[in-house]
Amino acid sequence: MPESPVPASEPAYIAGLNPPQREAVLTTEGPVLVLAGAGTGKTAALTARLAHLIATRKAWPSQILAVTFTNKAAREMKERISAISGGAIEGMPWLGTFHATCAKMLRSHAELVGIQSNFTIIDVDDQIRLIKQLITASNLDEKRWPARQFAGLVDRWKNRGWTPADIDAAESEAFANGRGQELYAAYQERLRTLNACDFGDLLLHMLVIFRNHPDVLEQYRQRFLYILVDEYQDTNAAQYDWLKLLAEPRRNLCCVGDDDQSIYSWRGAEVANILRFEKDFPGATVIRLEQNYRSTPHILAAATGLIAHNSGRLGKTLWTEQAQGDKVRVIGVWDGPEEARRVGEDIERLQARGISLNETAILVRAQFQTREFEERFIAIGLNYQIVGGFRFYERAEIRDALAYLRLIQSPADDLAFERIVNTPKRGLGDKAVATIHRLARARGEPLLLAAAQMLDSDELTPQARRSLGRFVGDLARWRQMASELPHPELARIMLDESGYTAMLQAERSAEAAGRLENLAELTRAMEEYDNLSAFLEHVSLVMDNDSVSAGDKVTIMTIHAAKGLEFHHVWLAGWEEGVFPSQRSLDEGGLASLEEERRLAYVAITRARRNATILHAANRRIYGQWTSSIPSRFVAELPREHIEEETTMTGGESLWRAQWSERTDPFAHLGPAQSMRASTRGPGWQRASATGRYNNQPQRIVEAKASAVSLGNRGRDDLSLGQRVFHSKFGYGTIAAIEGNKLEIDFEHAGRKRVLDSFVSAS
DNA sequence: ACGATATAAATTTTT
DNA sequence: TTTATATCGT
Repeated sequence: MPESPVPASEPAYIAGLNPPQREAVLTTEGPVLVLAGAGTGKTAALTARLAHLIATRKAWPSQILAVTFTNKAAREMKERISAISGGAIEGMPWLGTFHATCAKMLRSHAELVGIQSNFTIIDVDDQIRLIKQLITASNLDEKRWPARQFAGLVDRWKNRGWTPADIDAAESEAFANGRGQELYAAYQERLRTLNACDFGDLLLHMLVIFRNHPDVLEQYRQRFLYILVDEYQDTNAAQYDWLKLLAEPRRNLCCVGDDDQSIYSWRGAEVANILRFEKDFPGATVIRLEQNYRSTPHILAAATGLIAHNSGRLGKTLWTEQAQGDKVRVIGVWDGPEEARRVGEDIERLQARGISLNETAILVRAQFQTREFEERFIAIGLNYQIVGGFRFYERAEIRDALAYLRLIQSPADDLAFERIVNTPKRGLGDKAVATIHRLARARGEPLLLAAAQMLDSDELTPQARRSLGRFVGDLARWRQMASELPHPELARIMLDESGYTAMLQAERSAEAAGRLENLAELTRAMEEYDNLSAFLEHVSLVMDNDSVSAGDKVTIMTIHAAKGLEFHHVWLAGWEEGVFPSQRSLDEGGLASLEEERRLAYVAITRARRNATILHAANRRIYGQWTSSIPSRFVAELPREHIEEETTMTGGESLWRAQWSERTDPFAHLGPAQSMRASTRGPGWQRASATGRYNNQPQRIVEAKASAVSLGNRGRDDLSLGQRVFHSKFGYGTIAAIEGNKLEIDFEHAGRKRVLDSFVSAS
């Protein structure tokens, strides 16, 4: 291929890049590994590389395969490519997540693995239910051999690229006394009959096809002149094999990643893939992006010092041209509530200085830690958002609605049928469903078909038969409507006529109102898709949760969720042994897990642009039990010269007393010292007195009491959406959302806030 | 068939 | 503490 002449004036996509970034863009031929440290402009280099390949006519957009892990990353890259080329690049058909890419390929070759091209993609929930049935059918005790565990095992096998035939006796031993392989085979067979795939299958099936059908592989090898992989440190064995097959023999494979940011090994990611890249691809060019554009030197040094405790790294030296800035603060507090209070105060102080809450984030190791902050922020009326947790498409009501739609789309979808046959309740319980199952199995037919045929028999009680008849009739009718009505309209009619809406309305609870709201949102979302099947494909593959909610809000999330993001001010909470590093993780994976936890800590610190504050509490309530804890070893591993320690326990004791001793401690009248020794559940008192220095802060106690009391309250039934209410601090407003005992209220003067229901009164 | 009470378990989660 | 599941009683 002739070298394209370098134009006198550089193209725009190169202009802003530093030397290593340029190298990453211009080294187009052969294997390339780009080691991109946190905040080193990875995405900029990556998109520039794509733009370069296209602009220099080395490849058409359709000849480049670019894979990412998240939909978010894929979307971002698409947008940036489009921006960089001024819209000249109409989009790359093969830019997507591993799973979406494989799904697209698999639709063309499904028959090679025994399924049809209109296969359905099932999610974890369906997967578990299916496995549960298999376990019961195999006469195994479902308690001793939980479906969830087997699902995890199957996932691991698939992540390694193993089909049932690849499971040896030793692996098979991992479940049900050696019946692992047998069950795996049965599971795959069942999926095949259902014409379905789980997430792992998307990759595994394509891998199997590539292995067994050289002609198909060849077709893709010819097509893809260049391959680009983002977050390479997160690839699992199956993805690695898949890539390797596609990359040969041209080997124009560019992998971008950071071994220090590998935090998904428990999902099958193998850091080894990135560590041995040079061995796998001899003559590979390794490029290090080490100039950090995000953080101040102290933050960077703290993170670097910490990660240096890990072994088996490729090694990078991050540097920055930024001004020194503040040291990383390390604060020791008395307990969880005080931790939340400290952070709340910090944030309010910044807010008073005019700093946007959108530039602040609290990062935690595990989801349960978010609650402490949530409660505190509601109490003080600080706007926040919790990222992660429940995803929209994982909510029960959404999945129910989708099951209805799936059943319209493919009447043979047994999983969907099972899910909704008795939702809302139609008097078709276990017994009726079991009967349908029996007939279906005997005839080798889908459940819905068996159910329809059963109407003419007397297998069921007249009552059940009538009910089932109506259900089957409804489905047939909706099915007919599907060809005449727009699909969102169909969904609305189905929800209505099935009685689903009525069921929720009858519930009259705060959650039910939210569920109805969610369903409305779902039908709204459907309008963006041309047809039902396009929509269903979207929800099964692009289940992301990017509720880019507007407004000024503190973000609270897990470190995993924060990967790839950045904030000016970051608080890292719960740096205690057992919490972070997580005890569970240590128990399971030993040293390897400790190193992963440390990488997690590294990721956490490097999210901060200007300020990072690390907190650890001496006492924490975990699963309702008070546990005293010592600071995380990671705190000790931070280089001293870059941190600033502070270990006051201001107000801790008084807060503790306000929340516990007066309310729940039967020995409260004895005074805290004696009462704590008497009851075993309190925080270690001796330590508290050794630390000393308590100052009473009356208002704080009042506030703490108020929130503690209100938390015990159940949701109120005198409040409803749209109602006008009064709040002593924010004045009048209308209820915009109800979530348990938390309300979201549009205040007439204070804007939208989240408050506890006990703080408002109907007006 | 369904609702109520008891018991056990409890990270992280890109698709 | 909360949450999900299992069993029991109606």
